Amino acid sequence: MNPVNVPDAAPPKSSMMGVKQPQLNALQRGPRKQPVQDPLVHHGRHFGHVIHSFCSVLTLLTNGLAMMCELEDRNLEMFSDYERKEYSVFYVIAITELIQRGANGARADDTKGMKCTIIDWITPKGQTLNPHIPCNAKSARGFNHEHTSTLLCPAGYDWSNAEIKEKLCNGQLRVARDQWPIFLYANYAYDAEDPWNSLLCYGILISAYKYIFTSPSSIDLEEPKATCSCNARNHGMHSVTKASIAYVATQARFALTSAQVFSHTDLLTDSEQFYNSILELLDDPDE
DNA sequence: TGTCTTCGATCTTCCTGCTA
DNA sequence: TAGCAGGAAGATCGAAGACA
Repeated sequence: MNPVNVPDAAPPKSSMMGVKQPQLNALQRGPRKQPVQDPLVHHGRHFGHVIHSFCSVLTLLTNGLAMMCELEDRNLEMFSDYERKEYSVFYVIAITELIQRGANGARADDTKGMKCTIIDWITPKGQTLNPHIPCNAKSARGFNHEHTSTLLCPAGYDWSNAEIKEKLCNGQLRVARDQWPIFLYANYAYDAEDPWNSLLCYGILISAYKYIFTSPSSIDLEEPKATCSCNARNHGMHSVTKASIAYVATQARFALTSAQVFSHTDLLTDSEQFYNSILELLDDPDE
Protein backbone atom coordinates (compact mmCIF):
# COMPACT_ATOMS: atom_id res chain seq x y z
CA MET A 1 0.00 0.00 0.00
CA ASN A 2 2.00 2.87 -1.28
CA PRO A 3 -0.10 5.74 -2.58
CA VAL A 4 2.90 7.33 -4.24
CA ASN A 5 5.93 5.65 -5.68
CA VAL A 6 8.53 7.00 -3.29
CA PRO A 7 11.49 4.75 -2.60
CA ASP A 8 12.13 5.82 0.94
CA ALA A 9 10.40 7.80 3.60
CA ALA A 10 13.45 9.95 4.19
CA PRO A 11 13.31 13.75 4.20
CA PRO A 12 14.91 15.69 1.35
CA LYS A 13 18.64 15.14 1.12
CA SER A 14 19.43 18.77 1.70
CA SER A 15 18.09 18.52 5.21
CA MET A 16 19.56 15.15 6.05
CA MET A 17 21.81 15.09 9.05
CA GLY A 18 21.44 18.82 9.37
CA VAL A 19 24.22 19.40 6.88
CA LYS A 20 23.50 21.50 3.82
CA GLN A 21 24.70 20.30 0.44
CA PRO A 22 27.50 22.88 -0.05
CA GLN A 23 29.01 21.90 3.27
CA LEU A 24 28.92 18.27 2.26
CA ASN A 25 30.70 19.13 -0.96
CA ALA A 26 33.32 21.12 0.85
CA LEU A 27 34.04 18.13 3.01
CA GLN A 28 34.47 15.89 0.03
CA ARG A 29 37.79 15.69 -1.73
CA GLY A 30 38.28 15.70 -5.46
CA PRO A 31 36.32 17.57 -8.11
CA ARG A 32 32.99 18.89 -7.02
CA LYS A 33 30.15 16.71 -8.14
CA GLN A 34 26.73 18.18 -8.73
CA PRO A 35 24.29 16.86 -6.14
CA VAL A 36 22.02 14.21 -7.58
CA GLN A 37 18.74 15.90 -8.27
CA ASP A 38 15.79 14.39 -6.52
CA PRO A 39 13.50 12.77 -9.12
CA LEU A 40 10.56 14.67 -7.72
CA VAL A 41 12.28 18.01 -8.31
CA HIS A 42 13.09 16.82 -11.81
CA HIS A 43 9.47 15.91 -12.45
CA GLY A 44 8.38 19.09 -10.73
CA ARG A 45 10.17 21.15 -13.34
CA HIS A 46 8.29 19.39 -16.09
CA PHE A 47 5.06 19.56 -14.12
CA GLY A 48 5.30 23.33 -14.00
CA HIS A 49 5.99 23.47 -17.71
CA VAL A 50 3.27 21.29 -19.15
CA ILE A 51 0.72 20.34 -16.50
CA HIS A 52 0.01 23.45 -14.45
CA SER A 53 2.30 26.29 -13.56
CA PHE A 54 0.40 28.06 -10.82
CA CYS A 55 -1.59 25.50 -8.92
CA SER A 56 -0.77 24.62 -5.33
CA VAL A 57 0.80 21.19 -5.52
CA LEU A 58 0.01 20.68 -1.87
CA THR A 59 -3.70 21.21 -2.41
CA LEU A 60 -3.66 19.14 -5.57
CA LEU A 61 -1.99 16.15 -3.94
CA THR A 62 -3.90 16.42 -0.72
CA ASN A 63 -7.21 16.30 -2.52
CA GLY A 64 -5.97 13.65 -4.89
CA LEU A 65 -4.79 11.42 -2.11
CA ALA A 66 -8.03 11.90 -0.25
CA MET A 67 -9.95 10.75 -3.28
CA MET A 68 -7.59 7.86 -3.83
CA CYS A 69 -7.94 6.76 -0.25
CA GLU A 70 -11.70 6.75 -0.60
CA LEU A 71 -11.44 4.50 -3.60
CA GLU A 72 -9.01 2.16 -1.95
CA ASP A 73 -10.66 2.13 1.41
CA ARG A 74 -10.94 -1.60 1.48
CA ASN A 75 -7.20 -2.04 1.11
CA LEU A 76 -6.51 0.32 3.95
CA GLU A 77 -8.57 -1.49 6.49
CA MET A 78 -5.53 -2.90 8.18
CA PHE A 79 -4.41 0.59 9.22
CA SER A 80 -5.97 2.79 11.84
CA ASP A 81 -7.38 6.14 10.78
CA TYR A 82 -4.58 7.87 12.60
CA GLU A 83 -1.93 5.84 10.83
CA ARG A 84 -3.46 6.47 7.47
CA LYS A 85 -3.72 10.17 8.08
CA GLU A 86 -0.21 10.43 9.42
CA TYR A 87 1.18 8.40 6.54
CA SER A 88 -0.55 10.51 3.94
CA VAL A 89 0.41 13.83 5.51
CA PHE A 90 4.03 12.76 5.80
CA TYR A 91 4.27 11.89 2.13
CA VAL A 92 2.23 14.86 0.98
CA ILE A 93 4.50 17.38 2.69
CA ALA A 94 7.70 15.80 1.43
CA ILE A 95 6.44 15.26 -2.10
CA THR A 96 4.83 18.65 -2.53
CA GLU A 97 7.92 20.49 -1.35
CA LEU A 98 10.04 18.71 -3.92
CA ILE A 99 7.64 19.11 -6.83
CA GLN A 100 6.94 22.74 -5.93
CA ARG A 101 10.65 23.39 -5.75
CA GLY A 102 11.08 21.93 -9.22
CA ALA A 103 8.21 23.93 -10.72
CA ASN A 104 9.37 27.18 -9.13
CA GLY A 105 12.96 26.60 -10.13
CA ALA A 106 12.08 25.87 -13.73
CA ARG A 107 9.92 28.97 -13.94
CA ALA A 108 12.67 31.12 -12.44
CA ASP A 109 15.21 29.78 -14.90
CA ASP A 110 12.88 30.34 -17.85
CA THR A 111 12.12 33.88 -16.68
CA LYS A 112 15.78 34.66 -16.35
CA GLY A 113 16.72 33.23 -19.72
CA MET A 114 13.86 34.67 -21.73
CA LYS A 115 14.31 38.12 -20.24
CA CYS A 116 17.35 38.73 -22.38
CA THR A 117 16.60 36.56 -25.39
CA ILE A 118 13.18 37.98 -26.14
CA ILE A 119 14.75 41.29 -27.13
CA ASP A 120 16.36 39.52 -30.08
CA TRP A 121 13.05 37.99 -31.08
CA ILE A 122 11.18 41.29 -31.18
CA THR A 123 13.94 43.21 -32.92
CA PRO A 124 13.39 43.26 -36.69
CA LYS A 125 16.25 41.55 -38.52
CA GLY A 126 18.99 43.90 -39.50
CA GLN A 127 17.57 46.70 -37.41
CA THR A 128 17.87 48.02 -33.87
CA LEU A 129 15.24 49.17 -31.46
CA ASN A 130 15.04 52.87 -30.84
CA PRO A 131 15.50 53.53 -28.01
CA HIS A 132 17.55 50.48 -27.22
CA ILE A 133 16.08 48.04 -24.68
CA PRO A 134 18.75 46.86 -22.23
CA CYS A 135 19.04 43.12 -22.00
CA ASN A 136 19.09 42.97 -18.22
CA ALA A 137 16.68 45.77 -17.40
CA LYS A 138 12.92 45.66 -17.53
CA SER A 139 12.07 49.24 -16.69
CA ALA A 140 12.30 50.22 -20.36
CA ARG A 141 9.77 47.61 -21.44
CA GLY A 142 6.03 47.30 -21.19
CA PHE A 143 4.16 50.49 -21.94
CA ASN A 144 7.37 52.43 -21.38
CA HIS A 145 8.59 51.52 -24.86
CA GLU A 146 6.86 52.00 -28.19
CA HIS A 147 7.77 48.57 -29.54
CA THR A 148 6.81 46.48 -26.52
CA SER A 149 3.70 48.62 -26.11
CA THR A 150 2.65 47.65 -29.60
CA LEU A 151 3.07 43.98 -28.77
CA LEU A 152 1.26 44.24 -25.43
CA CYS A 153 -1.66 46.32 -26.69
CA PRO A 154 -4.84 44.33 -26.01
CA ALA A 155 -6.41 42.76 -29.05
CA GLY A 156 -9.38 44.80 -30.11
CA TYR A 157 -7.85 48.10 -29.07
CA ASP A 158 -6.69 50.41 -31.80
CA TRP A 159 -3.08 51.21 -31.03
CA SER A 160 -3.07 53.92 -33.69
CA ASN A 161 -5.72 55.77 -31.68
CA ALA A 162 -3.75 58.45 -29.81
CA GLU A 163 -6.21 58.61 -26.94
CA ILE A 164 -6.15 54.88 -26.27
CA LYS A 165 -2.40 54.85 -26.63
CA GLU A 166 -1.97 57.61 -24.08
CA LYS A 167 -4.34 56.02 -21.58
CA LEU A 168 -2.59 52.66 -21.85
CA CYS A 169 0.81 54.25 -21.39
CA ASN A 170 -0.10 56.40 -18.41
CA GLY A 171 -2.07 53.67 -16.71
CA GLN A 172 -5.50 55.29 -17.00
CA LEU A 173 -6.58 52.30 -19.03
CA ARG A 174 -5.82 49.08 -17.18
CA VAL A 175 -5.47 45.88 -19.16
CA ALA A 176 -7.78 43.23 -17.79
CA ARG A 177 -6.54 39.69 -17.28
CA ASP A 178 -8.69 38.37 -20.10
CA GLN A 179 -7.68 41.04 -22.57
CA TRP A 180 -5.04 39.22 -24.49
CA PRO A 181 -2.12 41.12 -26.01
CA ILE A 182 -1.86 41.42 -29.76
CA PHE A 183 1.45 39.54 -29.88
CA LEU A 184 -0.54 36.33 -29.42
CA TYR A 185 -1.87 36.79 -32.95
CA ALA A 186 0.03 36.33 -36.19
CA ASN A 187 1.22 39.60 -37.68
CA TYR A 188 -0.39 41.47 -34.77
CA ALA A 189 -3.73 41.12 -36.52
CA TYR A 190 -6.85 40.45 -34.50
CA ASP A 191 -9.90 39.36 -36.43
CA ALA A 192 -12.97 40.37 -34.45
CA GLU A 193 -15.14 38.19 -36.67
CA ASP A 194 -12.95 35.16 -36.11
CA PRO A 195 -11.02 35.52 -32.81
CA TRP A 196 -9.40 32.11 -33.28
CA ASN A 197 -7.80 33.18 -36.52
CA SER A 198 -3.99 33.08 -36.15
CA LEU A 199 -4.21 32.91 -32.38
CA LEU A 200 -1.31 31.44 -30.40
CA CYS A 201 0.81 30.66 -33.42
CA TYR A 202 2.86 33.80 -33.94
CA GLY A 203 6.65 33.86 -34.09
CA ILE A 204 7.31 35.04 -30.55
CA LEU A 205 5.33 32.17 -29.09
CA ILE A 206 6.98 29.66 -31.39
CA SER A 207 10.40 30.97 -30.43
CA ALA A 208 9.54 30.94 -26.76
CA TYR A 209 8.20 27.41 -27.00
CA LYS A 210 11.35 26.21 -28.71
CA TYR A 211 13.50 28.11 -26.27
CA ILE A 212 12.00 26.26 -23.33
CA PHE A 213 11.28 22.84 -24.75
CA THR A 214 13.62 22.15 -27.65
CA SER A 215 16.63 24.28 -26.68
CA PRO A 216 17.46 27.92 -27.40
CA SER A 217 19.53 27.14 -30.45
CA SER A 218 16.67 25.21 -32.06
CA ILE A 219 14.92 28.51 -32.71
CA ASP A 220 17.27 29.09 -35.59
CA LEU A 221 16.56 26.11 -37.80
CA GLU A 222 19.32 26.97 -40.21
CA GLU A 223 22.02 26.52 -37.64
CA PRO A 224 21.06 24.22 -34.77
CA LYS A 225 23.88 23.97 -32.29
CA ALA A 226 22.37 21.85 -29.59
CA THR A 227 24.46 18.91 -28.55
CA CYS A 228 22.62 18.29 -25.34
CA SER A 229 19.24 16.72 -24.75
CA CYS A 230 16.52 19.29 -24.60
CA ASN A 231 13.76 19.50 -22.00
CA ALA A 232 11.21 17.80 -24.25
CA ARG A 233 13.50 14.85 -24.79
CA ASN A 234 14.58 14.70 -21.17
CA HIS A 235 10.97 14.36 -20.10
CA GLY A 236 9.71 12.16 -22.92
CA MET A 237 7.49 14.91 -24.26
CA HIS A 238 6.19 14.16 -27.74
CA SER A 239 3.35 16.64 -28.11
CA VAL A 240 2.23 20.09 -27.10
CA THR A 241 -0.08 20.41 -24.11
CA LYS A 242 -2.59 23.17 -23.47
CA ALA A 243 -0.83 24.07 -20.26
CA SER A 244 2.50 24.34 -22.00
CA ILE A 245 1.01 26.80 -24.48
CA ALA A 246 -0.42 28.85 -21.65
CA TYR A 247 2.87 28.69 -19.80
CA VAL A 248 4.91 29.87 -22.77
CA ALA A 249 2.46 32.69 -23.51
CA THR A 250 2.62 33.79 -19.87
CA GLN A 251 6.40 33.76 -19.84
CA ALA A 252 6.61 35.71 -23.10
CA ARG A 253 4.08 38.24 -21.87
CA PHE A 254 5.95 38.71 -18.62
CA ALA A 255 9.24 39.16 -20.46
CA LEU A 256 7.71 41.97 -22.51
CA THR A 257 6.30 43.84 -19.53
CA SER A 258 8.16 46.16 -17.24
CA ALA A 259 7.29 44.08 -14.18
CA GLN A 260 10.40 43.10 -12.26
CA VAL A 261 9.05 40.21 -10.24
CA PHE A 262 7.13 37.21 -11.48
CA SER A 263 4.64 37.00 -8.67
CA HIS A 264 1.36 35.14 -8.38
CA THR A 265 -0.18 38.13 -6.67
CA ASP A 266 1.22 40.82 -8.92
CA LEU A 267 -1.75 42.97 -9.87
CA LEU A 268 0.17 44.72 -12.66
CA THR A 269 0.81 41.70 -14.85
CA ASP A 270 -1.70 39.35 -13.24
CA SER A 271 0.25 36.46 -14.74
CA GLU A 272 -1.69 33.74 -12.96
CA GLN A 273 -5.06 34.98 -14.16
CA PHE A 274 -3.71 35.45 -17.66
CA TYR A 275 -2.43 31.88 -17.59
CA ASN A 276 -5.76 30.61 -16.33
CA SER A 277 -7.70 32.57 -18.94
CA ILE A 278 -5.79 30.81 -21.73
CA LEU A 279 -6.27 27.43 -20.10
CA GLU A 280 -9.98 28.06 -19.68
CA LEU A 281 -10.35 28.92 -23.33
CA LEU A 282 -8.38 25.91 -24.51
CA ASP A 283 -10.36 23.67 -22.20
CA ASP A 284 -13.69 25.05 -23.34
CA PRO A 285 -15.29 22.52 -25.72
CA ASP A 286 -17.32 25.29 -27.33
CA GLU A 287 -14.12 27.04 -28.34
C1' DT B 1 39.48 3.18 -42.96
C1' DG B 2 37.61 2.47 -38.55
C1' DT B 3 37.91 3.15 -33.66
C1' DC B 4 39.01 5.62 -29.69
C1' DT B 5 40.10 9.75 -27.09
C1' DT B 6 40.09 14.52 -26.23
C1' DC B 7 38.28 19.03 -26.57
C1' DG B 8 34.89 22.46 -26.88
C1' DA B 9 30.14 24.10 -27.27
C1' DT B 10 25.64 23.93 -25.57
C1' DC B 11 22.06 23.06 -22.32
C1' DT B 12 20.10 22.02 -17.85
C1' DT B 13 20.23 22.40 -13.18
C1' DC B 14 21.54 24.12 -8.84
C1' DC B 15 23.76 27.25 -5.56
C1' DT B 16 24.75 31.69 -3.22
C1' DG B 17 23.83 36.31 -2.42
C1' DC B 18 20.87 40.05 -2.85
C1' DT B 19 16.45 42.62 -2.90
C1' DA B 20 11.65 43.84 -2.21
C1' DT C 1 9.74 34.55 2.09
C1' DA C 2 9.72 34.62 -2.88
C1' DG C 3 12.00 35.83 -6.78
C1' DC C 4 16.01 37.40 -9.46
C1' DA C 5 20.97 37.65 -10.99
C1' DG C 6 25.18 35.71 -11.67
C1' DG C 7 27.86 31.94 -11.89
C1' DA C 8 29.40 27.17 -11.84
C1' DA C 9 29.16 22.16 -12.52
C1' DG C 10 27.48 18.01 -14.78
C1' DA C 11 25.58 15.87 -18.97
C1' DT C 12 25.61 15.38 -23.69
C1' DC C 13 27.25 15.24 -28.28
C1' DG C 14 29.77 16.70 -32.49
C1' DA C 15 34.31 17.70 -34.35
C1' DA C 16 38.99 16.86 -34.68
C1' DG C 17 43.08 14.37 -34.01
C1' DA C 18 45.75 10.13 -32.86
C1' DC C 19 46.52 5.51 -33.68
C1' DA C 20 46.29 0.66 -35.22
